[in-house]
Amino acid sequence: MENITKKERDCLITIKESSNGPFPVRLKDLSASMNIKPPSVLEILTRLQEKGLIKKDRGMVALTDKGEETYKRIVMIHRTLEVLYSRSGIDANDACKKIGNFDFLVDYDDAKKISASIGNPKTCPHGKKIDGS
Amino acid sequence: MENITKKERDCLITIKESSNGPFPVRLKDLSASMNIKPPSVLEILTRLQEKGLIKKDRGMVALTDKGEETYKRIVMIHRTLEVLYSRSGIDANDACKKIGNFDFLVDYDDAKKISASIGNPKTCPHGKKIDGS
DNA sequence: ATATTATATTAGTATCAATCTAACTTATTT
DNA sequence: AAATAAGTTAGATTGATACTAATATAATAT
Repeated sequence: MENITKKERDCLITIKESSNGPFPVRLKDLSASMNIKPPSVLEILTRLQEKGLIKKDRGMVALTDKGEETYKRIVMIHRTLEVLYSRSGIDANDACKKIGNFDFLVDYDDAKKISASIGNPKTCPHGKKIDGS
Repeated sequence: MENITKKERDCLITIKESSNGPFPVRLKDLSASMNIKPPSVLEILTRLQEKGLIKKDRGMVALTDKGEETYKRIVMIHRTLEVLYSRSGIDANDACKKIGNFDFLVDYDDAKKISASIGNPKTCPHGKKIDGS
């Protein structure tokens, strides 16, 4: 697993989260969602592509298998930490924001062990599924 | 609390940990400990100084009060997470290395809440004190 | 106190990440 | 085909991290 940066992480997640449903994600959508200008998005996309995490097809951006896997892992880590935070009395929305600053730096296997030690929670505090694959 | 980078974090910790006892830390010591050349250390030191975390006196480097506070917080966060990792079955030395990659991004108050939720552990897996001030 | 040696600093360069504007190209849609 | 929208290239900037080579400043030994 290659290292990614915070912005690459955000971009990966935005791509995935924007492509629920039949609408393909385009550069300008990412630009709008991420609040950065198209050339800046393109720059991030280029690095993501070099890392084999996304692919482009006539302006449409999608995750590769590897990108999907990376996405899934980040989300699993993120939600597991959300549970941990939440159970410690930290507000779920606060937790979400803060955890996003470092979830991509946390080791997946470590997150799995932490998850196991807190009883393999099935959902995050917002009720979203935690995939324990 | 200002944001710091990983290298600034490492430098801060190296300064503190090298200045146990009567020997002041010098640029060349940091250069040796951190495995980076003196001008590169100086660069990091300059930023730390701009952030008010260190001060220099004829080649001697020391933490300011603010730097001490930042150091203490990072260490508290670090050790609390080490306990968490350790209790999840992760090897203490592995944990230490990995946690160092993101401990400086974790909110101190959140760490305090997490600490409380796991019983305010008094020591890290290596036996070092966790300061709960 | 001077010469030597060690240390610190400056100057200049490089890379990577993140960002922008302006210009240009390629699609899409009238 | 003309107009509009979207994507891309080019060029610049900033911040962080590094380096080498040169210079300046201390510290030490003679």
